[in-house]
Amino acid sequence: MNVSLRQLRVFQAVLEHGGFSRAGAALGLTQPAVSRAVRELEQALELRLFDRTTREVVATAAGLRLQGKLTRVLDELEDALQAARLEGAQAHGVVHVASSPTLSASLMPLLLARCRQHYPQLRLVLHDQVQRLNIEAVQNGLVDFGLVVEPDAATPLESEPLLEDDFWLVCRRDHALAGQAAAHWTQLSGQPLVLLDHSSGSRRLIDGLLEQHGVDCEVAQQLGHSQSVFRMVAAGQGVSISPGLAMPLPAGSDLRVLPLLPAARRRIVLIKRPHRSLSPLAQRVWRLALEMRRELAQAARPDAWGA
Amino acid sequence: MNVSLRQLRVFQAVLEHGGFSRAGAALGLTQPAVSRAVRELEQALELRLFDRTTREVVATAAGLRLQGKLTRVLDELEDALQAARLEGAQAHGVVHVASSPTLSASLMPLLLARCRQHYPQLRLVLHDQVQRLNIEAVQNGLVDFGLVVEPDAATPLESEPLLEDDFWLVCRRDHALAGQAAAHWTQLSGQPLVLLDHSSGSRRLIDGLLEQHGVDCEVAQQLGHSQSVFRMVAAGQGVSISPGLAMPLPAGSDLRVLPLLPAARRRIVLIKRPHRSLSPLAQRVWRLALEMRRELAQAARPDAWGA
DNA sequence: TAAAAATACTCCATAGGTATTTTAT
DNA sequence: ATAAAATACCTATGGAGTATTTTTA
Repeated sequence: MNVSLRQLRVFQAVLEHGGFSRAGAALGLTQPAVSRAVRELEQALELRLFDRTTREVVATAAGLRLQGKLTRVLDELEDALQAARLEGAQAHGVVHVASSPTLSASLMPLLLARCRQHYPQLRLVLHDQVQRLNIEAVQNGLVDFGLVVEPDAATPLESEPLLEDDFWLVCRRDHALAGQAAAHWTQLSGQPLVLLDHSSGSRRLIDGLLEQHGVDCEVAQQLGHSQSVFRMVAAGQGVSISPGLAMPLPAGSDLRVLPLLPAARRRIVLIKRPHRSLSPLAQRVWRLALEMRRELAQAARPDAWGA
Repeated sequence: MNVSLRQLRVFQAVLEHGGFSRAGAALGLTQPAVSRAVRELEQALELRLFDRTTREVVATAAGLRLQGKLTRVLDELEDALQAARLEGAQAHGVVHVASSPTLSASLMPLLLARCRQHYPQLRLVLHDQVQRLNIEAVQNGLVDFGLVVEPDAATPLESEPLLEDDFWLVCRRDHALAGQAAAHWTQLSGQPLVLLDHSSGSRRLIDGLLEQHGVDCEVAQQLGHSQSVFRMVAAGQGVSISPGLAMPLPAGSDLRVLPLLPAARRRIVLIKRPHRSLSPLAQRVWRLALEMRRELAQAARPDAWGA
């Protein structure tokens, strides 16, 4: 059964226009091309479809019967393909993005705003939850993609770096280190620390950095949210190490932020299921985020906005 | 929209078999061919249909949606084409044949019997009517084809000779000419004739022959049916000129049949609309009639069956 | 490391075009 | 005589094959 869509479309055009030359003109083909297509179709079906003289082309009974069924089916086929094609082009629908709390507060508002500008028809649903749940949501396909702290390399995910976010020292203005332009990691030894707990993706990195620099100190408090951490520091419970994106500090709190040396940072990445393509719509949002890289990086610079 | 059926079938096969190699095997294609077909389809739709690793091929959401619509539509298309194809091959249905009275009585029974043998599923409807109506029925497409005395060459019809049917002289056994082995046309001069009327296709020919041979005689009687003619001859109303196919003579009638010299004959032909194809079924009957030529010719030889 | 898809290339079949012939009105 | 389809022939594109490379579990 070697019938092609091309042949069927030619067949229809001949019926519609009542002639091979006219049908050809309508299709952008020459008369011999039409002639051949019809002949091939007739041979494939072992059935004469047209009775043709040089003056007129008349469909046979069989041709008319075929035409009846064909128009409907071919129209449906066109619709199905058109629907598929539009799916790739259309700009409305829903995209689900998982994002860690700090990022939901700092980066996502920027992305959402931009998204609204570019794709007003697109609804972006934010899944604001902790690192582990974000990763699971991505892996299970519950969300289109995630915006998280770079996970362990062993995690089966595909990730795309978005920006780097430095760690800063946060302390009270009356703290011993507050006067310095910058603080060295070793200077943290002996200082009571107030940190985010392990539900945060950064905590793992901070633990690693402290160990790496041989810092010997105790975690006096650990909390789920950065703002709580800052309050604790303001209340004199110790100093904190915080990524830039977790700022700004609570208004009116008497805290200082200083660079840590040597500089250390976490990577913020977009993640998605490995070897799974994003929906066309999700792709747009993903790309939009990447295009915003420079702009987003600004949000991670407390020194730039003078805190 | 340059999508081919081929590509869609490949797409379906990949979904069904869950792999390019397997799909290829099922379709009788190689893996690279499948790979290419899928890629082409994806490019045509500007849409990713499969997420593929070397270990597994998974349809994307868009792919699955397309699949849903496609299976139904493609099945319908196959059905439509299959129905068309079968139409050319199937052996049941109705064929309408117009036939002149003499032929309905002589040739058609033979054709009908043979038809029943070869195509028991086929119903052959006989339209037994006079020449003019037969021709009109064919021209108007009321019947598939006709079996008639060869009409005037100017008649817009396509005809195929089937057999030739000699004219014979029919007279009473006690008639002056009855003793001869054959009769010459000129010997008919002065004889009262009993002939078929002009509703018969042969009458025109007989008139022509009489004039051609300069026969000077009167038509004593003209009738619509051959059997009536023979009765008239038996009743002594005159002699008759009759084609072989109009025989046999009525049983028990004391008539003789002798050849006319020089031999004259009418041609029995199959006729159909010019430049119109026969339905596949009608074609079979038409061809069957042509295959029976020799056999049918026997029915036109009263000498052979010794009347 | 093995199994499967992607890629590179080569070849042939098919589709389309131009030029010409045939045919019906 | 004209208009349209059929035919012949040529070219270019595309589809399929083999061989090879890449990739992931």
